[in-house]
Amino acid sequence: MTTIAEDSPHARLIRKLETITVLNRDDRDAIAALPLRAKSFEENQDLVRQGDRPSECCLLVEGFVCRYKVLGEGQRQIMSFHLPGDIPDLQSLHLKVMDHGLGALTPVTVAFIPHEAMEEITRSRPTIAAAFWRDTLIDAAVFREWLAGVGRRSAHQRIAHLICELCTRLKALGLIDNPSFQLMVTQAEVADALGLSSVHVNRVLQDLRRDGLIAIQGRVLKILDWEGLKEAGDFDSEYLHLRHDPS
Amino acid sequence: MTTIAEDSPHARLIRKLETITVLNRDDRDAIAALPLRAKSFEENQDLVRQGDRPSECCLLVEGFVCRYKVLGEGQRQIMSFHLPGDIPDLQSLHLKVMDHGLGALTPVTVAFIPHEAMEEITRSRPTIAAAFWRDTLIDAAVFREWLAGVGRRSAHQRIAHLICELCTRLKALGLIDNPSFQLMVTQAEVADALGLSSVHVNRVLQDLRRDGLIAIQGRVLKILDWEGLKEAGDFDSEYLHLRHDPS
DNA sequence: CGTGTTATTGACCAACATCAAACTTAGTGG
DNA sequence: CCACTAAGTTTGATGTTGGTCAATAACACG
Repeated sequence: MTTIAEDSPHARLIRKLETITVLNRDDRDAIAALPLRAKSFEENQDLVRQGDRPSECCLLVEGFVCRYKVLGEGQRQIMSFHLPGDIPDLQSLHLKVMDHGLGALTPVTVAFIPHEAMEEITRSRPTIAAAFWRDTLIDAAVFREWLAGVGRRSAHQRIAHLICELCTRLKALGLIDNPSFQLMVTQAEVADALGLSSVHVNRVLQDLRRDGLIAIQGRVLKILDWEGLKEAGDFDSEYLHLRHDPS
Repeated sequence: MTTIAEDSPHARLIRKLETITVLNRDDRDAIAALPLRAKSFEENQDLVRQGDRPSECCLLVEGFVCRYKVLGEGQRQIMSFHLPGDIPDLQSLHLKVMDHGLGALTPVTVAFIPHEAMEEITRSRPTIAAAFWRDTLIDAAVFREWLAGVGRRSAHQRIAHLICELCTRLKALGLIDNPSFQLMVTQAEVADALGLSSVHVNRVLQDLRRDGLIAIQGRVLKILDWEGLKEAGDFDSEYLHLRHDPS
């Protein structure tokens, strides 16, 4: 069995996959043997651009990234946020042309994994192939939930929902334990994720503070009333299909 | 080689998969050997309900279905429309609990395929496994496009975009050849898909008619100006990841 | 024909957008 | 350590898209 550091790229990926599936020792060893090419990006850089035809997948090791599209009139829609351990362009294994970009929300380090290595591991280890497929299916489930939110929920609900989602996912990865976390996104980015204007996001956040649901001190968001926030956001973590609900 | 009728369930599935991938004769034979259990549903019936734990996948043979969620306050969000040949709950192979329902938009016939048979075919035929994975990835790409639309596009753009999408997918399947098709959805359903009210959908459809982009005669929608409609909807079929763009 | 569903219209309204300016905060360099 | 700067946040005033409600018209089907 290979020994790997707690916060190594391989360990990140294993930890992420173990939030959604069960791996045995051989699976973990196979992942630990995956060849990686590390790279850093600055805030606001693109890891991958719309239209690219990547030959590698990028495993997020440190920092946060988002998927986004830029539409005809220059408006941006963010379609998901990704945390360490995620492979946000896993779909590029089977969809050759990127239909969206991946942007760094913070300074970021990623590990690129050649497509051939990914294909090889899915061939040799069916459990891992299933885990990867499942991961992309969960991505899709999150898109559906966001779609429902943007389509049918109020601005207050959407924002509360997003905070609940991020907190739940961070907890599942063991990146936070108490219900407060470093906000990695600006209000403008929240707006682009939720189909709102940044002005309105600002006002709603103030409402949520006034209602005693959250507090914001500097860059840190603290959830004061988890149950209240869940209720305000109509949040139910089922769509994340986690192995254990961390709340 | 097995011979199968043009409009048999197996043929539908093969035709659908061939819009997004390449199959060889062995692949087609393997699909043609899949065990099926046919069933009919009436309009508005649920094929699968949110919370279900299906043990079969349902292959749509005839008619149209949608995925949808019902949110806290009883509002409905439709997340996709599905055409013959689609397996709209393919994700249930790896996500055991349905996080949304599947509803019949018209009278429908489906063919249920046991999960074991699906697992067996993915084990024995990697090409088909890849095709299935790719299909779910394209579903996800469509969710992303819809998310971008609902988040950032105007009502006019969203409606024009949806019409373009449906027409493109119907053409890809060879279900229509000219740019007019039987509208399988009510205006209320379009509204629930696009995050609008049915009143507003009605008004926008009238605008599109006034602008000479479409015509509606009874249940049939005819596209009068494909280029104009594409432009009005900011439509680019790339996100559908079709093998051949049928437009 | 009647009956239920769908489409259409009008009047009115609310949520959220836009614009523009001021204020904070966190870095940066002297 | 402090001024300077750029990014992000906050505020106010005003505008617009699209929602709601309610009534009527058009179909479709038995």
